[in-house]
Amino acid sequence: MKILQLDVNKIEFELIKPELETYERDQPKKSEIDEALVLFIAVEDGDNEAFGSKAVADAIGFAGKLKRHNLVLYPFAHLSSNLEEPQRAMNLFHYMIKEAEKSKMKVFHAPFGWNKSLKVDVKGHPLAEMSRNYGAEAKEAKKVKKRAYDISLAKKVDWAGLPDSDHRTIAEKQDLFTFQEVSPGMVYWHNNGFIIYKELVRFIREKLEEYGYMEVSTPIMADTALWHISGHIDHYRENMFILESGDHEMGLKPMNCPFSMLIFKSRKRSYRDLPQRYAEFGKLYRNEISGALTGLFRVRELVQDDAHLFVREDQMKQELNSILKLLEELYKPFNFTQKSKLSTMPDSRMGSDEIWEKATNVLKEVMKENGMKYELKEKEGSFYGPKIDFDIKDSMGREWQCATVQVDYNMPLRFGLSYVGEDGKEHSPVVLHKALYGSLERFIGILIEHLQGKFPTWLAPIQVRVLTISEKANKYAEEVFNQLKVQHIRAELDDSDKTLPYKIRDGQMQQVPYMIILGEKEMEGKTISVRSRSGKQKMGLSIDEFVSSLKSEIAERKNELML
RNA sequence: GCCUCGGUAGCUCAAUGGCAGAGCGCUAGUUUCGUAAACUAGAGGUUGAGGGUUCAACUCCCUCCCGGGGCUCCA
Repeated sequence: MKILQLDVNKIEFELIKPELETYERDQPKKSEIDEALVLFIAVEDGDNEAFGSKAVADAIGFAGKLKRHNLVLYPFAHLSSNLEEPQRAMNLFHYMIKEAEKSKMKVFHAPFGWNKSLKVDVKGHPLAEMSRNYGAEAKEAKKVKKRAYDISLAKKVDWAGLPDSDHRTIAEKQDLFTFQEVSPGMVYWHNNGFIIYKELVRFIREKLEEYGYMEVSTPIMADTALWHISGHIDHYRENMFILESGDHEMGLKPMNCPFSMLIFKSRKRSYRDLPQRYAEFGKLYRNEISGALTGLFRVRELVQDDAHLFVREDQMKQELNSILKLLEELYKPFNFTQKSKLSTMPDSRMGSDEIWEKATNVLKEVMKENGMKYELKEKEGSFYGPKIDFDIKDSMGREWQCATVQVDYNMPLRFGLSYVGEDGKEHSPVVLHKALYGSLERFIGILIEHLQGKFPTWLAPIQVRVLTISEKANKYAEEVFNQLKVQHIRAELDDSDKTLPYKIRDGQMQQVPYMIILGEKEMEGKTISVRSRSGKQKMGLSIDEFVSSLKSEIAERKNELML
C-alpha cells in the first residue's frame, strides 16, 4: 500500500463520471474540506487489513501532532503499478475509513471508482508532504534488514554428526578448511589444507612443463556478450552468477575455455604453431542448486587443473594419447581405482550431429587403442562436445567425476578461430579440454577420505614434529627444529611441559608422519630418535642422515614412510 | 530447487515445557616425566535468526538462514 499524505488548507473534489465497474453510488457531487490531513491511497496486490490499520494509525498520529481534526481518505491508483483488483481494493479502502472513524477525528472520503476533478492547497511546512509504504515492499525491506542481521551473526558451517571417515570430520581435526555460512559452497582453505592444495598444484605444474604446456591466467568475469558467443548463456545460464554493471551485465566465469579462445585468437596462428597447450588454474563460479552442495565434492567456487589444447585434426589422437599418459603419471602416487566413462551428445547442445559423431568416434578409438574399458553415459556430454570421464568413489561409495577429457569442434567455430595451413588457407583448430584432478576441491575431498587423513610426507601439512621429553632438552630441540626449517621441512616444535605420552598421542591424532623425540640421551650423543606414524621407531640417528632420506622421500612423492 | 533429518561452549555431545551441563581443547598454577591422555583451578553460551503459543520455551508452532542424506545436475 502506497500513501501520499498532505496537510492542506483546503481540498476540493467534484465527481465527473464513474471510471470503473466497481464504484461507490449515491455520493455527493462536490466536496470541500478545510484544514485537513489528506491521505491519497493506492491499495496494492497483497495488501491486507493489518497494513490498512497501520496506515490509518500512523496518519492519526500525525494529525494529532499537526492538530488537525479533519481526515480525508482519497483513493488514488496512480501511486502504484501493482494494484489490487478493484473490488478488494474498495473493501480495504472502506475498512480503513471505518478504522479512522473509531478515532476522535472527523473522517471524510472521496468515493472509489470515479473520475474526479481535484484542487488541493497544501500548507508549506516541512511535514506537510509525506509518502509512506506498507506491505509488500516494506516487507521486502524488512527481510533484507533481517538477513543483514542474520549474516552479522553468521558463523562457520556446522558438521556435527558426520562419520569419522568423512573428509569434513578429518578437516576439522586437522584444521584443513572450513565453510562459512556467508559463502555457501565456497571453501575457506586454512594453512594446513592449503598446503595440500599447493603441493598438488606444484606436482601437476611440474608435469605440465614436461609435457609442453604453457600456463595462462585470465579474468574471473566477462561481459555477457562473451558468454553469448561461447554458448553459455543458452546452455548454462542457470548455473551462472550474473552481475549488473551499469547498463550491462557481467558473468562470473563457470569455465575457462572462452578466455583461452581469446588468447588463441589474439594473433595469427600457423599450422607450425600447433598444438598450443594453455593450462590455467582459474577460479570458477557455478551457481549450483543449494541441494547439490556437498562438502568439497560439490562447491560453487572451484579451481580446475584446466587446459585447452588447440590442435590440428591430424594431431588429435597423438595429443589425446599424451593426455592419457599424463593422467596415468599424475594418478600414480594416489592408488585410486577409477572408472572410465564416455559421455555422449546431450539434448542441450550446440553444433551439428555430424561433428558430434566425429568427435565421439575419435574418443572411442583412442580409448580402444589404450585398452581402456569404459561405461557409456548417454547424453551426459558437455554442451560443446563429448568427453571421457574418470569417476572415483568416496568413503560412502558414491562416485564423483574427477578427470575429464573433452573434444570440442564447436567453440572454435563460434569464436571464428583459425590457423593458416600448409596450403596457405585458413583452417579451424579443434580444442581438447582437459582437467585431470578435475577440481582441486573435489580431488582433495576424495583424497582425504581415501587416505583417511594419513597423508604421505610430500602432502602432509606437518611433516615432522619435534618433541621434548623434559625441559632439559628444550635448547637442543630448538637446534634440531631450526635445522629442519633451514632445509624447508614443514616442522613443528612441541617443547611444552606436557608429558611425552601426551605429546605422542597428540602427534598420532594429527597424523604427523614423523616425530623426533629428544631427551638427555640424544642431547649428549647429538643424535635424534625418530618415531613414525606407523609406530615404528629408530634411535641414535644423525640429523643429516634423517633429513637426507626425508628429502628424497618428499622429492620422489613416495607413498610409504621410511619407517 | 524438491523430499527428509538436523543446528546447544572452539570440538564431540547431554538436558523434552521448570536453575543451560559434561568430556576434550583453551588459560593459570603445580609437575619435568623415555614412546597413544600427569594433577588442581578458572574462563568460555544471543541454545542458528526472527516471530508466535505458554505463568514458564533449548524443548511446542510458523517463517527465514545454514548444513547432512536422497532426488536432480555436474568437476
